[in-house]
Amino acid sequence: MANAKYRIKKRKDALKELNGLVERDSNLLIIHYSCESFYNIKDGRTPRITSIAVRYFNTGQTISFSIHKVAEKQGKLDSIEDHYNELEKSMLDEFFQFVSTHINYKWIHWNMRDINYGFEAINHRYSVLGGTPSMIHDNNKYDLARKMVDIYGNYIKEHPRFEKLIDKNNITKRDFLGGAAEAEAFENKEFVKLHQSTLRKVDILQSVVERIIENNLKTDTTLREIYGFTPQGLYELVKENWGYNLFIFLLGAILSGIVGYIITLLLT
DNA sequence: TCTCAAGGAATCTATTCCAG
DNA sequence: CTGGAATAGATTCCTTGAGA
Repeated sequence: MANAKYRIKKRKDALKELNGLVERDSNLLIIHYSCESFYNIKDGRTPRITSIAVRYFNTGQTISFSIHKVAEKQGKLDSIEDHYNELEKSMLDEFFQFVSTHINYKWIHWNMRDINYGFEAINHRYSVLGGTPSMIHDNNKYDLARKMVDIYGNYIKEHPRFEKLIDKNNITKRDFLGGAAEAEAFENKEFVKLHQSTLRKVDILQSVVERIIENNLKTDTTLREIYGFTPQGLYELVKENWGYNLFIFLLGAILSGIVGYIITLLLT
């Protein structure tokens, strides 16, 4: 375990960064997406993107892109599986059109970090289908799952963490599907379910962010694990949780009490 | 001044983790 | 179920200090 000082610094940095994002929330987006299962693809191609949801942090308005929505527009709802490639391509066309007009926004995401699952995967998929992806600069991406480790350490002991975190915080799970269930929904062509699950997740991500900012997110890490049992840790603990002013006030009250007591002793 | 022990630091390896 | 990255655990290495 790295030393306490370093951990406190990481926590502070991550919180500061997140606060900064939320302060400029007119420029802030939350993104999540669903795709086919990562394994179990027979012909070696990368998993299809099935739906993407993007939520404006300040207004809560959510834009979404999904295969079945595109199919509906093009009148192909009953023959989706015959047109996967072109439908997926049209959906990504719409998505990247959106990206190019929001290239300077900040994007909060959950573990979308590599070619397996993440921005890289979406870009790759679009290239495969013949598109040219607009790249979001890495500086504009904020991986909430990773930053939460900086802030809380091992914030949930049980797995899957995302789902357990939701349970622990009593955030509503209507329409929510676990990862395996989402992949299964795609197999069964339950695109609407899939889409709603993605929408719900983006919703949940916003709640989580807000709770972190308000310092009332419930996690499995104890105060001691977060701050460590060191003078600086205790100082941060008091400062963040009960307010520095209250601490100083109480300290003053105790000291004046002691002084008063000594004076009465001397006078009697 | 040399040797050896102890402990902190650095490096190497094993395990966990995460999205659908 | 994947795959790589990050973390935790294990091991080695190096420095420092004390004693002969």
